[in-house]
Amino acid sequence: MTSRLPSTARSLPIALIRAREGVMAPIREMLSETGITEQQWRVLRVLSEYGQMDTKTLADRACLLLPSLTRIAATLREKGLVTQTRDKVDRRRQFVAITIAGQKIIDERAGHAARIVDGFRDRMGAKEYETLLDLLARLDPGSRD
Amino acid sequence: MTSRLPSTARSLPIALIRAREGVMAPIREMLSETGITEQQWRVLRVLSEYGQMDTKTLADRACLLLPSLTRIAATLREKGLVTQTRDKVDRRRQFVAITIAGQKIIDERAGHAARIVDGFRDRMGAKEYETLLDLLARLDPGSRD
DNA sequence: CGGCTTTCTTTAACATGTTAATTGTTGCTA
DNA sequence: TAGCAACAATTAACATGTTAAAGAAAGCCG
Repeated sequence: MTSRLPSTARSLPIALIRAREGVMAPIREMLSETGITEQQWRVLRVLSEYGQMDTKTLADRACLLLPSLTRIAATLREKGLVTQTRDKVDRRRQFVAITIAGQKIIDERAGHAARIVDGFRDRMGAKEYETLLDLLARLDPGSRD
Repeated sequence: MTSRLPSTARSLPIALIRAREGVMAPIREMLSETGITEQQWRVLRVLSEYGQMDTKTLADRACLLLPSLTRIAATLREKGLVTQTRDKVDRRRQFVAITIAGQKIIDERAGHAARIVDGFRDRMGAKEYETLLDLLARLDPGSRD
């Protein structure tokens, strides 16, 4: 019945890419002043919010694959923004924590970032913004739909 | 008033990433049998839908940056799935067109891809699915909101 | 015509995405 | 306890994302 592919102009995957680009453009612009990338920002934000955690949990919360996180964590460590320590009980595991310098980057930019996000929500309307977040969550198998 | 950053668990950029991952996972699995990537599939789909076009238009419709498209088009040409021709009037421009072999890949998989997309729409509900597409479009500056 | 600007495309350099294979550890169990 | 499955993390290889710079061609304009 509905077995034809939708026009690419009405394709869900493409709509998700375009929406993400629209949202990230001003955030990336904000981050360009800091010398860190969007993904590095996400890692720092998660560490700032939840505190120290193991690599796997960090990857899940920052929405990164482990190979990417391996490289990103190494970069952040070289920049002095995070520390990495082995778990003494289970030496396979590793803990990552944000440093003072890393926290400083978050603190200095959180207000600006929040204003950007608020701008989207205000333009869209708070109610519809919440609707959007709920609908997006239903596409994420991780939120057990 | 609302000037704090939302928890990463309720962050719009992260919600968009997770949603995209949820949608793309089964599509990528489908594509793994074909030996082409998600982006290459998008390029072929656009060419199949609209016919031959110049590089810039193709990049816009397939949601790719020009440097990425340069590499992807070269790969697809080597695979014999597209052709590239110079515009004889304006020799800066280039036209890309899908080949028979490229069209064959689309034709063989369009049904499967459509069923995957339909699955999402049916689970979510047709009405809410349309709502989602509309809300996503409002985040895209290209759709002049 | 000659120089300047603009436009289309590519190249370069680095960061990340993606899958598969590898390494180092832990834990189970015969 | 030796052997093996399971697990955390990394490495490898290739594709793409992202920004800046470079090439090549067209258009403008004195």
